[in-house]
Amino acid sequence: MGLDDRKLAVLRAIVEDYVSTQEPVGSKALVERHQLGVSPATVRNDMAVLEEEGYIRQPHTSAGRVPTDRGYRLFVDRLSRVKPLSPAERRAIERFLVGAVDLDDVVHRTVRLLAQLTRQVAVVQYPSLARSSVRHLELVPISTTRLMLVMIADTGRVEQRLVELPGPVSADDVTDVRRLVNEKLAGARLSDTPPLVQALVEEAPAGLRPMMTTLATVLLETLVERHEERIALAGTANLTRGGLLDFQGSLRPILEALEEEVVLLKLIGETEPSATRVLIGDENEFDNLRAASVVSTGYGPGSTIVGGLGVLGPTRMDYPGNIATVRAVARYVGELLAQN
Amino acid sequence: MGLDDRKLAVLRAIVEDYVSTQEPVGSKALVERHQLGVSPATVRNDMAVLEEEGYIRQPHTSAGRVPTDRGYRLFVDRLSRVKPLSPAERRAIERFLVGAVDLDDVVHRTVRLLAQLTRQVAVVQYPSLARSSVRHLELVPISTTRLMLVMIADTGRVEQRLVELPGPVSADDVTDVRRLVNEKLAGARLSDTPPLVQALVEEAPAGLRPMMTTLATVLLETLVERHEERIALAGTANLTRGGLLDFQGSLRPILEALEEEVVLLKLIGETEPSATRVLIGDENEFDNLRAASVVSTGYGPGSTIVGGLGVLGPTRMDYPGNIATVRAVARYVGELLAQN
DNA sequence: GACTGGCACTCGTTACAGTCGAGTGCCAGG
DNA sequence: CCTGGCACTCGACTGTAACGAGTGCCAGTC
Repeated sequence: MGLDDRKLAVLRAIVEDYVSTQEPVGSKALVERHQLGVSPATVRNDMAVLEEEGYIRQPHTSAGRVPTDRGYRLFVDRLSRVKPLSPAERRAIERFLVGAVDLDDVVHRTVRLLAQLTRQVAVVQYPSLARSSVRHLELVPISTTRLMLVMIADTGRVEQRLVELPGPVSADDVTDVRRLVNEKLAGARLSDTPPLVQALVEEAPAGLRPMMTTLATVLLETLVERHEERIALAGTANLTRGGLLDFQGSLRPILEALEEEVVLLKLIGETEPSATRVLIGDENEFDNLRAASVVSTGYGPGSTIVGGLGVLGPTRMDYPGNIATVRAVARYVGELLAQN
Repeated sequence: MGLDDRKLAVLRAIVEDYVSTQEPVGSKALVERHQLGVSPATVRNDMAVLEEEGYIRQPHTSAGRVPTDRGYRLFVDRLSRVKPLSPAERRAIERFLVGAVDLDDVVHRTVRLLAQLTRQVAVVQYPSLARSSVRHLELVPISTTRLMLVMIADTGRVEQRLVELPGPVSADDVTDVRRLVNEKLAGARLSDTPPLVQALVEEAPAGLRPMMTTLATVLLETLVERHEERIALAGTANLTRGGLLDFQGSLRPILEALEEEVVLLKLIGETEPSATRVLIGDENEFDNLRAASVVSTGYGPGSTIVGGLGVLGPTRMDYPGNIATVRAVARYVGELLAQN
């Protein structure tokens, strides 16, 4: 592992040049564009070592070098500083997010903002229900045998679902059930609700039992089991920048992956290490995305994390810039959520 | 305009062959694959006329012919019968839509189904608020100065919005306002609400006036002015079929257009003529989509129309098949909605 | 021992020429 | 009006050659 400082500098130069020009970079061009203080021949020797170690490779014998996924990894971990945002970018973020009126609105604005700033595909997860608490449950009678169940979470998320009752119920019954349900569930974390819901059914007065049973089923189904997570996406048109050189010529697998919510959630949803996460090329678990990189982080009010957001693009992306932007946007969104 | 029957048959044959093979079709291949009863030379003469009239063209001098947008238009209008769906397709539709539990669920299933059946990009508009009526308005107190306003439309759509009140209100006040608002607005078409909301403010008891004023602002803003329309999209990966031959090599403009809700609404939202609408290539008003065609139709319970749905693909698409599928799906969705 | 200049070599790119063949337009004849 | 025949066009493909960016290696220098 004889990677002295100069070799690392060479790798950094290669990554930077390749990211900006999108062309394999040769030894001569390198010494011209960076002050390395040595001759091309020396650089070539260093390159040979870097290639042997698997950090760069040659697309074909007589071409320049290109970073490998491993090379990008080293670059991200040890050779790059997170770029501070320009004042213009900061202003853009504020201008974009101020005036959001709604959680939906916040999420949509955020995802478009991210796509625009990074010029990549942006993904934002709605605040996860699993990490939210129930603020209020509302039952709205639609007819005598139908209710609309509306759940409002502390994160601002609102989920609703139609409930088909086994038999007709009176307005008073609905009022009673509403009270019981809220007494039991308000304030509880969504992930803690199943036993509480169970208790509700058991403790319900006999007259309300059938209604409560149906309601319990729907509650568990909607809030815990079912899709539960939502995702917003923007900037897919950015995939076509870099004229088909990225993504080895086919957007197909990428577009397919982006249509799968499950995939996106796996990519940006795992927020245990609250730090920014970077997945480069084949570090990714999905074959469809082995030509892509993902920069993601968690966001939430204060220091808690309620969801993830990030960007996806070619492995040849501006990591320092994208990391900075993703972090900054996540912080702003967190502040915005904290205000509610 | 000497387009006798045989020339029309030739045009039809050209369209069909080109759609299925994706290659310019020559006179010899035509007579072999279709029983035209004449020789290639005759077909060539017909082709010359068709080209002169602008229905077909030659990509380059020594190649076969390809339909123009105008040719597709004639084909759609006069030369094609809507293909009846296969039993398998009918079953697929039913299987897919049965079990939908929610309006959201219906829309998502529908859009995926459409994308899958047609192998194109599918677009489904949520039931338009403008064409819906208010079923119920619910006010959920979040704190003493905050309400969650939830509107449930007869189409099943649910919209919510946080309302920041000018001052604290009591639970009784909320109950009163809820009653007043529902008395006035329940059953009204959304498009008729502005004067009613105005009246609400004027008729409100003095004590409730400030709260009602704020509420009125939010109501008008959310339900009438603001984004109001929602769209679901699926199948963008289908754009990559036909390996970049369609769309003259770049998906860029298409993907950009698909990100603009306004554009999509214009495409599938105008449902005045309740019949199926077909927009071919440059008939389309958006430059970005001049290489694409759109097949769309309205849907709704019974004979009313509450929204639009459709598919978008290359001009070289299977029009009869897509028209049939779009219509069938719209009908099934309409039936589904009618059940609520 | 590390760096450098020089040099032979590799191999993709480009240009050019030649062939092939699908497809056409036109014309004379049935 | 249709048909067979024929000359023509022109893109697609193939093969060859020249070019040049970039490399690896080696001998020489500090």
